[in-house]
Amino acid sequence: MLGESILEGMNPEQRRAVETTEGPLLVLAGAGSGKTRVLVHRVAYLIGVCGIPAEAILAVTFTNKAAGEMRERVTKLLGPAAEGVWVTTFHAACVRILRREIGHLGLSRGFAIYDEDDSLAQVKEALRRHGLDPKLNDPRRLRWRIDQWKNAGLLPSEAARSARDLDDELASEVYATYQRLLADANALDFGDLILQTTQLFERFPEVAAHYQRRWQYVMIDEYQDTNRVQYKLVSQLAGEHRNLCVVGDPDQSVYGWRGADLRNILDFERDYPDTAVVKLERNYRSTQAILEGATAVVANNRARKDKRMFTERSGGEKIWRYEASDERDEAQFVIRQILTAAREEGRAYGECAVFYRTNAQSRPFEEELLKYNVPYVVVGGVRFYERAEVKDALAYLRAIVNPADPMALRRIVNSPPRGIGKATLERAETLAAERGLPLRQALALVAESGEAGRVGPKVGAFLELLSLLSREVTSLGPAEALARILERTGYLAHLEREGTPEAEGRLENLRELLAGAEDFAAANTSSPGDERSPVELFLDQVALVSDLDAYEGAAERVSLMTAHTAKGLEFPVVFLVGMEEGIFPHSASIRDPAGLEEERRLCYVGMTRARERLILSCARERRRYGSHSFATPSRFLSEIPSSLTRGADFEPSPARD
DNA sequence: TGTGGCGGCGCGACA
DNA sequence: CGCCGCCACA
Repeated sequence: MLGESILEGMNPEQRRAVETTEGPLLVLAGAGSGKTRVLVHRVAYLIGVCGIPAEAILAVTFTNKAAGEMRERVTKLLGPAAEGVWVTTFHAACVRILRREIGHLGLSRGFAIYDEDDSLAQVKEALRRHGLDPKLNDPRRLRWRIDQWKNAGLLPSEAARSARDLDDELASEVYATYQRLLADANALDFGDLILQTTQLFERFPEVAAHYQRRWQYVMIDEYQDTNRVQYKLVSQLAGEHRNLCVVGDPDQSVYGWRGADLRNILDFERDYPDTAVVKLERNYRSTQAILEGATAVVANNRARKDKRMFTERSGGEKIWRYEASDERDEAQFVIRQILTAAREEGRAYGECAVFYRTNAQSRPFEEELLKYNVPYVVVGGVRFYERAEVKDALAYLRAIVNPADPMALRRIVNSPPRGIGKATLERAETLAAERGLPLRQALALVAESGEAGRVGPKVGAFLELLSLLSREVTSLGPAEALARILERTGYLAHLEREGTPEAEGRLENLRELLAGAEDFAAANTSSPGDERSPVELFLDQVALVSDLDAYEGAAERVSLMTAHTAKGLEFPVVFLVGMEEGIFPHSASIRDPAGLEEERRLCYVGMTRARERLILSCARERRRYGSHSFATPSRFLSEIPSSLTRGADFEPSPARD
């Protein structure tokens, strides 16, 4: 009965993917083939039909948004029976495990999670400790290299052993120092969340055994985007029961730069020789021309598993093409098409999306949309939680929760300005490094010592304010805590005094932060058995949340985002803009064959987001870095058979089906 | 110590 | 072009 309703309306392949519950299973799911549906129904089938307890199931995705959607749909199918199943991201799963188990690795449970900026600052500090000049050794490059090692699952010692040139040797030494600084700060970066979890499982088999026993059924979404260390983690988790289902599409692998490794799919069939393979090749999303055009582009890749996508949505419009004179003309064309579609076809703005290769390309579109008063949303770019004022406010919470972390302290020590400048901070830093003290204690020494002159009392007052806040705030929810902090520190007053439009914008962002904290508290009433405070849970959430997660697709606004961000979404009308050599494919990948193939897959991803109408545009001339340059139409455009395309005119569009 | 001006450089995508 | 970091000056 329940089984019938769970399997209802599924095609034979989808059905097979749902019903094959035991043993390793590889689902090759093309774009728009109903992959999420299969995952959701598979979870429901396991619980509702096979009688597997919800706690024994783990489903992992890459974004919180995807996890949230999946959780919602499972709950809709099963009701309360779905409670206890873990549907989460790699990073959130690891944080939850590490918050319980990190003691084994010598850190404490209140560890901080560093974002890219924090991490970069620690790399700079590591360089300083090595006496290296940051101008000669680009910190960003080093951070990148360390991240690559982490994605590959290599610790500093292993990185040092694998180093084949002087650059890597030096980088591995910086890596070692960087890790020591993080440990001293009781902090982990993004890469560590995964890497340290695999370390935990490797070094403490009894801990690994606990989680292996718990999760009898493991599912991994977007498997083509996993990197080596995630592969290792998955093996560790599913090693005992081997009921491992991975779902992916090699043609949509677009995170090579993040360490994603297509070998994971090949190795999967090698490591689990009894793997069942299911191919989902029927596309339910796009019209024929769109699907054929996208397939024709990706077919130019050499490193590729053969796959034949098909759709029954024959007919529909051809793919539109437009060659603009420059980026302004391109943006005007796009807005004109959106306005026409709204006026003449009754389309909502929310049905339209603009995808570009790089975030910097959003500007002309934003300007035109503003000019014509068309509501829009830019998804991605500078994350909300990375804005300076938001990070400042959160840093107070972090400094209270994790007193060992110098990063939070550095941020807040002089914001709002309280007369503790660079010189004072440097004196404390040096003291901390020399004596092996936490920065906070070094600051206390500075406050006590008379030699510091008049700054001593100021530092003392700051530390006192901090401990006062700790006492006041620990029992409060995140919103009340933040409000109290912004008040007591004079942060709000300082911004209000400025009175500039920029300051007003910052105040607005802080109000948004408070609203977000309230929403969080409302949605996360403390569950019994969770010994972490609401403030701590809130900090985890903001460390792991992305711009996309908060994005509401249904809103009556045009969506602007990169092709990467668009992955997993779909829209009736899609504009893929800036289709020029050097932009898409990007100049950094153009000479490297593997890089070029990844660009092509990204193009495939962008095109297959469209349900009914796909418009590709390029500009003959474009301003970059403030100067003009001529552009050639992207090679990807010429890879679409001309029988599938038409140059865009401005007549009313043909009838739709 | 805080601020404002200037010069240099970057824009590749992300949890 | 726009942002960040550095330096001169109040």
